[in-house]
Amino acid sequence: MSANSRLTIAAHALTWIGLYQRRGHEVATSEQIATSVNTNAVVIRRLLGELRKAGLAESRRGAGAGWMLTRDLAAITLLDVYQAIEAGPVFALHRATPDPECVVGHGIGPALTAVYDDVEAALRRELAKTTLEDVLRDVLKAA
Amino acid sequence: MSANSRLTIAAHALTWIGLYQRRGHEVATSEQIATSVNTNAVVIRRLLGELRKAGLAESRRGAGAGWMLTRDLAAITLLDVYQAIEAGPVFALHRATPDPECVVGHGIGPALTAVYDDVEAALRRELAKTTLEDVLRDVLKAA
DNA sequence: TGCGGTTGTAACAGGTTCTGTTACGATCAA
DNA sequence: TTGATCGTAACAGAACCTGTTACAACCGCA
Repeated sequence: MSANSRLTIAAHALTWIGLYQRRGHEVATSEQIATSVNTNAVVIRRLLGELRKAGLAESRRGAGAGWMLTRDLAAITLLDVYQAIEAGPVFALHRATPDPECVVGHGIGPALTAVYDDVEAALRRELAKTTLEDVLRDVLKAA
Repeated sequence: MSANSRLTIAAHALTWIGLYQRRGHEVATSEQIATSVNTNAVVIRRLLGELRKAGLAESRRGAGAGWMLTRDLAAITLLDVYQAIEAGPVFALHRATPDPECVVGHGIGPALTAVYDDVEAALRRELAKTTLEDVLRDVLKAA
């Protein structure tokens, strides 16, 4: 399975904004966040754009512009972030339709779909257990 | 997340072999399996090769060659298959190391790793619940 | 002993996704 | 008006999966 780091970057960015705001700043720029994440600012803006669509962040343009959270870190779970970045399913069915004349080819799709749905549900339940507040607490504890 | 269909194809192949053997045949060829899966026989051989390494299948060469299961469908869980195909982690950390001078950049990796490990564990628990016998039962029920 | 069917594996092309980068218009406080 | 920043398009490169061709290795059987 090809693992991407979108959830990691998104969680990192939101946590960074949260901590920055907690220290008295109003907005965080994509450039600042990109420095912490060690990537390009456009990558951050693209990702935060998706998080904004999901209602987790908002942005200001113009001078003194930047990014803010729409709610406290304690009110954002990793599941919220996961759903915001619209990650595709963990497992996919066949790329090409299997032989419908074959019993197995005909029935395997629905059979596996049921299992995959349960797996996704378990994954979501697990992600929902952790808030960004929890993440930040771990981060500060490690420092 | 980019979803691949390796688990689907592997489960399909093993289930097909299992049913074929249950119907009295000794070995199944990659060509037959590929027809049911609707793909190229080499794709099947490659995947079954990994399953053989994991001890789930074995093959014969020469004339009258083909593939067999090493144990009953009821003794193979989807977790066994998942581990056999050596799927990478569902979530990855940063591609480039985040800024170690930043509190968040420094501590976010370990914090998220702990969560990701729990997620993987939940995924494995879920996959372990289903055997290929269960899958075959569903398949035959749908027919 | 030779034939024919099958596996084992390398090699390559094409598709998809993610990531990084550059570029530039849009926006807005000062 | 200026300057900082967002918003977004466009493109290149990496990584992975899939499909395909090609061919050597293997071995039961005539």
